[in-house]
Amino acid sequence: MAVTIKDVAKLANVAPSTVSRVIANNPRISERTKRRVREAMEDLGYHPNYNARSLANRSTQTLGLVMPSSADKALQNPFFPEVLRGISTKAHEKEYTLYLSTGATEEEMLEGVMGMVHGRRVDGIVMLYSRIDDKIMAFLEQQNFPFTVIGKPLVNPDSITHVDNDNFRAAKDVTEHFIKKGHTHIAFVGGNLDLVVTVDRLSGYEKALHEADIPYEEDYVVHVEFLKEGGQEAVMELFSLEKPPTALVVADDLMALGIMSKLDEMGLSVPEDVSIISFNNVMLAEYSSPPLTSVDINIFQLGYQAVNCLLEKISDPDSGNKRVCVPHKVVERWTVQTLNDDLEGK
Amino acid sequence: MAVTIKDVAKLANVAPSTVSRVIANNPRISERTKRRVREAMEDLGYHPNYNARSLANRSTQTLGLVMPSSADKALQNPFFPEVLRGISTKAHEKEYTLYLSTGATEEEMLEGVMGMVHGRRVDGIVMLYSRIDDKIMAFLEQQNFPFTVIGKPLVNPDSITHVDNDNFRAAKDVTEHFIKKGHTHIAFVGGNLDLVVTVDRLSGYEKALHEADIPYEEDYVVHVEFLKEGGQEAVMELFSLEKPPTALVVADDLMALGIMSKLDEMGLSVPEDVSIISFNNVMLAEYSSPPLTSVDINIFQLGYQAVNCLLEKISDPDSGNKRVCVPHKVVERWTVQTLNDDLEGK
DNA sequence: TCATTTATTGTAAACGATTTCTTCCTAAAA
DNA sequence: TTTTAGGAAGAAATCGTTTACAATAAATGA
Repeated sequence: MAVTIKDVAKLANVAPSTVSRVIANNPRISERTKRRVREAMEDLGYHPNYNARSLANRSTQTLGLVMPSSADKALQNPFFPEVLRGISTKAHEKEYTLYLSTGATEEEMLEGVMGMVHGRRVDGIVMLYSRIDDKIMAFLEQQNFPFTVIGKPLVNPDSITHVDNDNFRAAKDVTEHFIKKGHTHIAFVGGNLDLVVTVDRLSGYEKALHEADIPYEEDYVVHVEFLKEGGQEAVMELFSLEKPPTALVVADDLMALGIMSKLDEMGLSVPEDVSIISFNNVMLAEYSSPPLTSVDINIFQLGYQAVNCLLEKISDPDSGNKRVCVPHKVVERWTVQTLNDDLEGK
Repeated sequence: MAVTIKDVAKLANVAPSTVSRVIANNPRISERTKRRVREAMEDLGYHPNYNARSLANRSTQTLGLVMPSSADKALQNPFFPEVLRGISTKAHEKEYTLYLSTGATEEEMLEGVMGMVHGRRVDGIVMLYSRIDDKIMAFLEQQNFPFTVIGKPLVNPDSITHVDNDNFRAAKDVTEHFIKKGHTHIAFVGGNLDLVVTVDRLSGYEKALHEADIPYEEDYVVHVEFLKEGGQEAVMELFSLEKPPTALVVADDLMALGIMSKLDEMGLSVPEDVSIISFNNVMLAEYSSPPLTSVDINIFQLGYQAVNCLLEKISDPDSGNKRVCVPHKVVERWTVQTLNDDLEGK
């Protein structure tokens, strides 16, 4: 079989425990012995067995990732690769590895997570989404297992460490941007309503309208899947209204792409006929035609910070719960039309 | 601490070994005892510890995934999410979980993989790419560790289980498609030349030209990064030629998008001025404007089959090496222009 | 010189399963 | 009645580490 610590010990003429200490670079071992042991390890091509280590240690140096239960769909959105990048970068910095949960339904996902937690397969978990009334989050909380959430937990957000954008603010900014440009018929195309991000953005949108004394129109708010097909449906609904909107706040770049392609089909052009600002600013936004004005929510940082918090939480489980807010920034491109002769107050 | 097999044993008044057998549903245990033990497990909320199990078993029920060393860049391409979906689906079917390697350079990646293998962290590995002269693949081969490759290994492909498209054929098809439409100035925009997929496609392209007696023009072949920026560079090079091409075989949808956006800037339109066929047929292809004619290489299947083969290999290490070929299909959209009055021979 | 540190290494018990032997019954065969 | 076979469960070794607790020898101090 593989070479073990005992083999090394034998060759170096020391006890196994000594070898273990050499690996940990324990200062209580003399330099001379260390050298001898290291040589033996080299000679035999020794590599520690992680399972044995984890077992003895009760720590795995791996982090679990929980995707939305419909990982298949989620993965089609460039958000996830990017957040994965952030996660992976930080994890690698600290020599943690990643463990991907799989499962098609929420039920299966939960089972998987219970496996991770009870089976001590991971030291902590990053939830890549925040959904209202989520069983997995409830489970983790109840188990008091270290975890962080990307997005804002709806219930008691103060008692759960999470990293998020100020989505309320962001949506408000965007809506105000439109208003400043003279738009008054502004629609909101949001994702699934049980994602917290959606409700946050919706409130921001409402607030901006309210402050500008623009009446809130039920018909101008539509919720669809976080995918491109969704965008298409949305367009159908909105542009069959008596008074279709001139501006769209869209929850996701991909959805915006879908919308634009549908708009194109209908003979409407962006931004002449309808202006669009979407969220996420994934690479596509830059290369669509016309390039999308989009809110950069710094997806990479979301992932990076989430791991950062999680590791803190793992090393000190009693540390308080944090809330990290990653700044956003709307990057202007070519999908917004000015309707008034806006003098740019500022 | 957590509840262990011993706790269960005590409560059920049996030996630990009996509990273990109940978990494995060993027929040598009577139904009555089984029931009793199961009840005890239920009562205590017992869950087996994976590390302990792995240690005793020498099997982990997890698969390692190796991304291209520049995972950050790779992840920006929709190819990976999609292949991940395929992998994740099959893995979940067979109750395997996934382990993601991290690392920025090839050196770091290799270290990570060595860790996985020597540390017995995974039962097998899926390589998500196939690069010429890849150290990681060499290592796995030399260690005789179960692994499968997505893409075709350049050296002794017969001795390495892999799943791939017939990229030669696909590129040839595409090029012939152009030729049939009357194009003779056909350029090839490929990815990094040390990816096997690139060389395969390039040969397909060459072959088609050759068979049609169209001279192969050095200047018409350009290699760039598998990303959008790459596409832009390519355009610059190609369209500053004396006789610019009228048709482009592009190795990747994302690159094609970049190319189109650049072309747009330069006042050239697709497909009127230049026709494009790209590879991968990711979702974007459908929603770009105009929608891209693209070769669907069935990315999901690539991942799914790769895991399939890997599991076979794991359960029977001496099973021969397989080559699975996933079929491709060009899906026609709106980026190809007919130049001749092609009577469509068929 | 003898007691007491101090520096270094060894012993053996965890960690939480699996698995190979045994052992103990009970019932059938002789 | 004795022997034997077989079914059911237990004992103990094992997987490869870590680590608490000695143990030893050299060094220090009085």
